[in-house]
Amino acid sequence: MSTTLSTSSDDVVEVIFEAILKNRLNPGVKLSEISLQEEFGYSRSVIRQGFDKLVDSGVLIHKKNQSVRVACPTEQETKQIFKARKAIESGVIMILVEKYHNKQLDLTEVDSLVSKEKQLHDSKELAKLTRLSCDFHLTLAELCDNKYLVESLKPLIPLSALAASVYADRESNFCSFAEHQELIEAIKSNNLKKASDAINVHLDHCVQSLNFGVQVKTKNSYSHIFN
Amino acid sequence: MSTTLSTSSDDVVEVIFEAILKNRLNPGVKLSEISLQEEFGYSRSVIRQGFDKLVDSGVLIHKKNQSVRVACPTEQETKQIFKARKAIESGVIMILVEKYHNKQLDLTEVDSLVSKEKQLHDSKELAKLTRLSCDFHLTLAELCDNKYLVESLKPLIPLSALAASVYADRESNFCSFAEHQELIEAIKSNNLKKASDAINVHLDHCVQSLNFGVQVKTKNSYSHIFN
DNA sequence: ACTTAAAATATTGTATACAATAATTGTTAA
DNA sequence: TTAACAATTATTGTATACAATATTTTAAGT
Repeated sequence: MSTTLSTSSDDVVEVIFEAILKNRLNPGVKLSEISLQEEFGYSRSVIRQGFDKLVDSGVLIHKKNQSVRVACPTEQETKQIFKARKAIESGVIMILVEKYHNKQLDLTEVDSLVSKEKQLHDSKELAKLTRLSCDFHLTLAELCDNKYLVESLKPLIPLSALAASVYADRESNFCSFAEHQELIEAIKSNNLKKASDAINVHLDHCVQSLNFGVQVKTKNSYSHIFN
Repeated sequence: MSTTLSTSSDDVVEVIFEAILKNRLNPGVKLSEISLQEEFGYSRSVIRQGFDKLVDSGVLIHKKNQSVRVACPTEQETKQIFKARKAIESGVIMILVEKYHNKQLDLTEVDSLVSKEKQLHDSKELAKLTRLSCDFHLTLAELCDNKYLVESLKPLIPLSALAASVYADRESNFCSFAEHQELIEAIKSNNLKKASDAINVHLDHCVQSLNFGVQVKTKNSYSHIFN
């Protein structure tokens, strides 16, 4: 929520958050406080504070007396995550349609995001594409000027990325930039119903593109993850 | 999110959460780690962990090198809080309508909550009533069987209670039990549109009942707050 | 009496220490 | 070789110590 001045532990949060979105930290990976102490240069208590925040948002899992692990959403959890996203992001879209209608919304930032997505898609840079499609959804929430809505959505984005890294056969068709473009067009057309349908269909497609039959694989080291 | 086993610091969170819902902890009140150490019997580090979680959810405010304070939502923040709630709770109601239609939803718990609300309203026990109306909204979210949705809504409930304690002239008409009853009836009538309208209207009424012209008052001690 | 500045006190930010628990390794026996 | 158990090591949970910062009190000067 950070009405707080940003503190050292937020660096930890940010770096781990980023590492997940960039697909460097895979689901199930163990993160020990002591090991990361060296990596970051902060003391264990600061690392732990960062961990605690990420545990609270569900991105890391923490069982008593065990090291925290990167979350590994089950099929059921993944479906819950996207159901929650549909609720929140429908609200986001409603607000944006109203704002656009009242000429209070500048969409140039998301427009350029979508065209970057298209570029990366064409040049098959799938890793960067995942990162950008996360940004797309977060940016829409931020355009609402409602920090509570943003904070509600925020943890669900890395969780979605983790789900994708487990269950998506190929990332390319997981979170389609074409549908992002359609969504923006719907907002610009001042058509609430159309925009609302677009976000719901898009998020449904995300889940439908996943293959829940795969075996979950786990890694254990994290030497070259954080840069 | 507590996929975590519950730890000592969760007690701190729970007690402060409760104190806010019971209107014992008022907006702006300062909470020092050392003082609460005695109150709880935990060490400062545990207290702090609890504080950190509450800060993260926006219920406590923390500026660097200063004691945390109970949040005191501004007019703008209050409106944002309820806009976010409309988004999330609309989603909740959608899910519940579907569940009810598929005979997968047991509403006896909320039914009895609402009748308790009616009792307290009739006997003018307004403090307890506030507490129950918070429970009503949280219980609806919990009935969705979606922990992510619950966690999204959770911090917004004490924040709403805080806003009410600042801006509500009388709590009685702030979060009307009659509208709760109508909402449940709408769900039972299998009418999505009606239920969806009911929750949006209800939350709008909450905000409309507030008087943002009041002066904010602050207290400083917390001796008899936590029991 | 009021304002300002300085000293004293209290509180937070972070690091570290130590006990409790988990994970790993090594050893022995079948 | 493998399985079971013991000993060792590593890691977490919590308390505490110390420095840095904020708050309060005291004192002096106008």
